[in-house]
Amino acid sequence: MAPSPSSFDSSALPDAAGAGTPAFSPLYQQIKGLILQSLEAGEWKPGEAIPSEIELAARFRVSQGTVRKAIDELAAENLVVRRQGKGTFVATHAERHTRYRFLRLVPDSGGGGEGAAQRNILECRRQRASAEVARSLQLRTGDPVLQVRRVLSFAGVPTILEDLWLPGHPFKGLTAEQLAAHQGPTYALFEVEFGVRMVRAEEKIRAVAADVQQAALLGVAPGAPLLSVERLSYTYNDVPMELRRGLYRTDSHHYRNELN
Amino acid sequence: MAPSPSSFDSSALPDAAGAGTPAFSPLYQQIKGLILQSLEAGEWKPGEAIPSEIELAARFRVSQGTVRKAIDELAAENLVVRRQGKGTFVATHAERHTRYRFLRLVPDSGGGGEGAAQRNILECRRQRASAEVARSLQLRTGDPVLQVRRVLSFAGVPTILEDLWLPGHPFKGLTAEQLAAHQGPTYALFEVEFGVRMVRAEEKIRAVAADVQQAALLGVAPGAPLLSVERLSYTYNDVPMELRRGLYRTDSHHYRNELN
DNA sequence: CAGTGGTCTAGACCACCAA
DNA sequence: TGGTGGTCTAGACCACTGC
Repeated sequence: MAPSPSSFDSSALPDAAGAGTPAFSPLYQQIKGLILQSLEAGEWKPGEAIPSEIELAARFRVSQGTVRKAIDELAAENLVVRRQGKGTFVATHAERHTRYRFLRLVPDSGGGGEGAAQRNILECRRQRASAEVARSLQLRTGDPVLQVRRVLSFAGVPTILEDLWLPGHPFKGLTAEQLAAHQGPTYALFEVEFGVRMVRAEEKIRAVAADVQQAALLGVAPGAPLLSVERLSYTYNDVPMELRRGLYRTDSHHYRNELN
Repeated sequence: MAPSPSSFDSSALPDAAGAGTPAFSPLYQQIKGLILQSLEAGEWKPGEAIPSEIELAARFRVSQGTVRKAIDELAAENLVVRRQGKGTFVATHAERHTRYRFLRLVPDSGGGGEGAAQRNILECRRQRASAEVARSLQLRTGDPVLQVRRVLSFAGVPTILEDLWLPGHPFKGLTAEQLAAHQGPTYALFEVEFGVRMVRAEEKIRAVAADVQQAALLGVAPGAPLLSVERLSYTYNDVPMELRRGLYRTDSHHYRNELN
């Protein structure tokens, strides 16, 4: 490519903030960043194929191997899916073999994912962010947010009661009807209708006792132990886009986790 | 290496069982398997360095890149740790920056891992495996197992009550004194004293109500909600080596999980 | 300075898929 | 058959560590 084989260009723009980081950034990381930008900008939609490794290598003037390593990392982070012989595709929460990507609750009796859950939307209203919600979603207290409350049932048994808080801006126009009507994961709806792709999440899990209202909605006795799952979901660039508080019945399901 | 550059040898022994799998196994996977065998056989102890990539490449008669890819996967599975400029080291539960590798319980007030937990061993006795324990540990009902019951306290507050079941064979001779005296993670003790390295684990999490005995041991009211964490830990080759049932207080701690 | 892991390239070939 | 991702090699050079 260039006169001397190993004089690759690190004159790109790796540092936005003016902190004089003498950071050394490998080429493939820079390429990864560029692909990430295209992903964010929506150059390729979820489910679509991105350009082939050879094309990207030509575009960025690097070798295929370097593009490959960049894509390897994106694939490891589940932002992209490789399919041998076909191409590399933008990851999506829809059409994914493993039904609900972020839901770790599984029935005790082996299986994997019983059919889709029945959704029962109890509330969907505009309101102002409390201090706590604002902090989680990196908003200001009082900023507009959407709150959704719903119950998910499996095989007719109400199993999950959850509240969702969504920032008002990207989710303007979300209605209870939409939430009730669509098929598949709610995160797939977010992708299609609002262009918001959830990429990773953090959960804080506790055991709590059901209060009277919660007990009634989930069909358990007041004081019954429930799993409290607080989830913060992020889009690209670690921007939080959803706060979710779920209460899970764990009498015939359990939360499954793998440790490495 | 050989006359024609791409005629690499797939005449190794990838299939033990006589099932005629026409599986195609990449060279680097075979190399990974060979390194894994040395790891299991104890050719290099936990914390020690394994041979350099160049040495391994020479030993197996493949290129450095192929060894590299094999080690990449081992590193991704936390079996091995790379340290630039120094070498590649066998992973260990001791001397690990992140204190307890498998414990996801963290204090609510940020921090990370408060000082080491105080251990209080309540029981440590030989007994015969129940049907359920036997099934989990892939033993026969009635086979000898060790059962340990203990309470872990953080800053003086009893927080975790757990029962451990260990197969009698590799853990012969384990005593309450050992468990009480040693420093650092219990899994580090297992590595040093019994040569058993836990490599991964699966957890099933539920919310339960404390019974009278559990409540007394943890200093909570009977019926208080507790997190029930059932963990099955595996050594190499997916061999289960420990069943653990923990009850976690989550009034000032929570179970932290990351989803990708 | 030598040794180790880490990056980058260029080119060959294989496995898989669809037309 | 041609295109795509996947594997393998050989060689050059860089970054980090410790003597």
